Amino acid sequence: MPKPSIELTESEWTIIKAVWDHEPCAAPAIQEKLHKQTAWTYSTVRTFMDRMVVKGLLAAEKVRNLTLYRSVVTREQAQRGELFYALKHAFNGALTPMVQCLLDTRSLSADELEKLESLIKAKKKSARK
Amino acid sequence: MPKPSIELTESEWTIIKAVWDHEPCAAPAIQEKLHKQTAWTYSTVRTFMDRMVVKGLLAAEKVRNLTLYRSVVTREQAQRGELFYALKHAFNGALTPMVQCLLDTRSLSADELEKLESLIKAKKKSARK
DNA sequence: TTGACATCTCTACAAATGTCAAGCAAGGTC
DNA sequence: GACCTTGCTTGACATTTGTAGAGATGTCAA
Repeated sequence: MPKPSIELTESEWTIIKAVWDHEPCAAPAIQEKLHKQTAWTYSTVRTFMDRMVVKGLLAAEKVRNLTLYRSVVTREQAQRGELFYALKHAFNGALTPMVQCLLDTRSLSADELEKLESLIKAKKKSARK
Repeated sequence: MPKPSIELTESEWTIIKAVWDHEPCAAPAIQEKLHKQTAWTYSTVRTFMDRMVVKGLLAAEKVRNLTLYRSVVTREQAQRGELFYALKHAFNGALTPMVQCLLDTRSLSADELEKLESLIKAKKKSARK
């Protein structure tokens, strides 16, 4: 069965995004990559990654003296998890208000609006079938 | 200045939603209201609420032997906070993919799609001005 | 073989979060 | 006045999250 629902902390997002971009990869590479952004030491990064393995977010494989990590959940799964968390808690599962809120808050370019509209049109078409 | 960005834990969401619905209200009422859902004891609810006061999410006022709570952040603020958290972390701030994901995952009724479309149309109109 | 590096392992600790029990205070009741 | 009820206060403890140092170990070059 698919994972029930994936939730990531802020730090975990940071890590997993880096992993997705470099997969498979070792901890030192990730820490170096993130160092500018986060100033985390190797130990910190490593702890996060190992904990994420325990949680089933990453997988680790030993190669010689190196531990290679790769993601177990896809970007899409994680995105969905996050989105549903918001949908469920903040909007009680109601989609329209959520989109409403999105539109209200960010000033979208005409371009973006156009894109959204065509997304919906496409969806309608495929639904109607 | 407005709060920088509001983030709530799952428990905090549970509490604040109950508060919004009953504002102003006392802790015993909230715990009773939530008891079915959560099975939290009075102590637990009370602890959450008091911590939320410290964080500036709720305000407390003493009336006789009763403590009345009310929300400091509005539903809209909290919704926005949650949504932006997702937008920022899961979608790197890109709105279109976020909506895409929404559309892809949930099967929307024709009705909902209709509604979304008109939301966007309205937005376009007001933007064009 | 002896360093010099790169990497790993282990351990620790503080803060935040989730959970609650036990005892205390004040108001109404018989 | 003794008691029950209702709500409050305090303190506690486990778990998760954020953060990291110190020392062990493996690898390769000179």
